[in-house]
Amino acid sequence: MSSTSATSTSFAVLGLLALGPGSTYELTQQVQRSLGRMWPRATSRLYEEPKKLVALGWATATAESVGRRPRTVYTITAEGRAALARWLAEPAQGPVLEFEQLLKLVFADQGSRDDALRTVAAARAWAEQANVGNLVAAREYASGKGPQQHRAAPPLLAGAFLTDFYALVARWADWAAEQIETWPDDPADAVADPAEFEAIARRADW
Amino acid sequence: MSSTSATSTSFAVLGLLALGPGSTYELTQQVQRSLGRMWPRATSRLYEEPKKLVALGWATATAESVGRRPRTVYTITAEGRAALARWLAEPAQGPVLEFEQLLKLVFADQGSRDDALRTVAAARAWAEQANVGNLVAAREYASGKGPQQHRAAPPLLAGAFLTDFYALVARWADWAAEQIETWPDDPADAVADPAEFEAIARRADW
DNA sequence: TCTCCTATACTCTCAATGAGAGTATGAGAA
DNA sequence: TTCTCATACTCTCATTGAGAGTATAGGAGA
Repeated sequence: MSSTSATSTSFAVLGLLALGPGSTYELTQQVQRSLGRMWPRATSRLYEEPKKLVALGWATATAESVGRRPRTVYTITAEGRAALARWLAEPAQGPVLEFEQLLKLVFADQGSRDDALRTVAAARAWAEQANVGNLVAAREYASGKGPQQHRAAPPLLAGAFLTDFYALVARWADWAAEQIETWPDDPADAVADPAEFEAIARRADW
Repeated sequence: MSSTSATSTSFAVLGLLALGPGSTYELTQQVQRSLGRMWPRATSRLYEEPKKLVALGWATATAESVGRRPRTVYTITAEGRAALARWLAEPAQGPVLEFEQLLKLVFADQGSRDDALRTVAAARAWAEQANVGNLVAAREYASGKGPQQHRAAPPLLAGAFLTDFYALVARWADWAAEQIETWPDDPADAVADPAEFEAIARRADW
């Protein structure tokens, strides 16, 4: 019962409750499927959050039951909506990227060329998988099945970013594979192509 | 003295040591400036890692001193290089993105249109800042001042990705601002433009 | 009808981590 | 001479992630 103040995760859960009441299990599913793409959190953490919201008076808990199995449904309160609105008005953090495959590529000169090729291939596969998940989310959105309002504008802003992000990873992986193919057997001897360096520098000029 | 097994952070530090010996302070600076863009870690964590590397026999610690102030310089061992090579051969995790500003935009219908505009403006500003840092890193790289080998090919793979990522955030923020400008005063009434939805769907078709 | 298997619906614990306060000296600028 | 910033760490605490563990519901197939 960590009764400390509300975190961004608390507000993420509160935001989901703003779209309609639900059990923690349903909330965890939403986070896994859609919200987790921009705010990934452990399931165990998500189970704690609604309790905090109730303690803050931002949600109410209703005990239901499916047969003999209990189930707690949470509903946002008026104060909860007000708190959510206040949070939306506060400045937010920019993107934080954690990319282990890219980390390995930085040190690729300490390994084999095949290692590097396998790593970019895995990144390409990741992007394809993420894109498939994205299409599923898009269909849910378009059909109104998802948690969002039917064809509401705000989720589309996130969808656009994620779509382009996955495409970026895929295109970058293809380009990186091409580059690595030109390397000598020992990546430690690989020298950067000045033309590529210039091309990248131009893409940073905006 | 957490003597548990080596994490990706351990290997990140080991990778930096592979480029040359250094004190933990220097390592933390490298992580803050360059590696942190794809593998952000707390400074306190970074101070623990070299000790773990020594315990594993992957690095040696040499006590030096600058005047009366002690300073520990770490050097990678042959076993360290072998361990690093083994790690590079293992599969790595795909990108993990944490983007609070995007999270707020998903729930933008619970706030004001100005909130949303301020949030995308902050994202745009973040991208500009990141791009400036990127140019600094690029100059270091080109001049051979950085930790990397002069004009080695591997770091360029990471540079290319990050450059395009920052540009993506900026371009997306500009587009998002345009979209939000067309919303009514209450974002809850904003309906997605079908043409935009189609455009995004096409960008997901690859 | 009975048996799986999967979905629902949680609780609990432990190790890892982040954040930041705290301490101290060196080096160079004002 | 003093100040400020860089160097070089240690320590602690609350948060978090990861995953094991428990139990019922519901539908598919034998």
